[in-house]
Amino acid sequence: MNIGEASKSSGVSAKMIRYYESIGLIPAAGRTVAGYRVYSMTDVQLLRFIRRARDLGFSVEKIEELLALWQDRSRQSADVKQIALEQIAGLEVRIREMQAMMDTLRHLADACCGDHRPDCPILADLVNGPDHGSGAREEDQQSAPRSGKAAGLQAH
Amino acid sequence: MNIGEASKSSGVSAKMIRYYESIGLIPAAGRTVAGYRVYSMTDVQLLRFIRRARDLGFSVEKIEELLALWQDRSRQSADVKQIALEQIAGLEVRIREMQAMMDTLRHLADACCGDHRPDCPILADLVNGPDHGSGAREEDQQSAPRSGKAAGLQAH
DNA sequence: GCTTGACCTTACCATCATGGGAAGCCCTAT
DNA sequence: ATAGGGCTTCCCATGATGGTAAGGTCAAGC
Repeated sequence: MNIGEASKSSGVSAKMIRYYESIGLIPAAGRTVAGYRVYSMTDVQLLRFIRRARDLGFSVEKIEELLALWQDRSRQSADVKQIALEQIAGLEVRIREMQAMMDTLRHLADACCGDHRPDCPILADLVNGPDHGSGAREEDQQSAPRSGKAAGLQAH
Repeated sequence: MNIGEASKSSGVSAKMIRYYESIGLIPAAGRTVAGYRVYSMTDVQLLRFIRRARDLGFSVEKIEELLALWQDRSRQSADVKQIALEQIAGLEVRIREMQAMMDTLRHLADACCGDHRPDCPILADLVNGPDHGSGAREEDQQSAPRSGKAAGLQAH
């Protein structure tokens, strides 16, 4: 199997397959005399594993751990479960951060009449800070993590 | 005010202030004869605006739009509101994606007894795919976005 | 046999916002 | 004068991914 076919049947782009090889996440593929990478169904299975783990939000680093456990016959399922629980916890944190942003934005958007006039509580909040808001919107927020560094949250 | 002071009173790191200047998000600061950047309270206000917008998850690109509106006296609040609503929509999408991951992970973790034995439904799912799962966990998921490319979701 | 087009190879660059560090200049206090 | 801290610019790294360019390879059709 060439890399293109392996890509199609694993759902991992050829680019990423080469990348995973370069960082040592997967073993270096065999080569034809012409230098083409060659893949077996076993390799495709490995790639699918990685693909699914990525779909669950695991970082490549965590996937390395998962792969090591997968290939370790004497693994303890508790170790796998712990990685999963950590992943859940990380997702929870980021969801909560984004939820807090969304709540704030919703309050602001609700307070903005959104017409032709220039007056806008959204801009007012950005200029003066949340503590000078239009009155509401501080009682119903318990402890939004506005301090310290905000988590990076741009889509990319 | 030197950059250090401006940084402290705005909450934006000196590094980022220079970066924002380099990409044209903020105007180039004045300089002392020695080449030190000089900031006024007006500049600090601008930096605080940016800082708060970042805390709400806005990308630098969106902040550029917000700043343009802020400085446009004939702006329409509807334009600001639209940007906020887009931001909310984007956050919603990403939250839903992460929520779907979390739900799947929770199902898997619940099914994993997490003891010393190697048998693990989490690994089994990663190997065989969700369609060969241990029975449950497909009826109560309507249409998790497993197809196409997963959104990048690693913390950084 | 030769051409064409699809596929593969490596190598480099870009993303996005941020931090780290080095080399060197400047200012202030002792 | 010297020490220490702040400032400057420049380069590099992150994480996972895509894009592109220059060149080699393979298979099918003429």
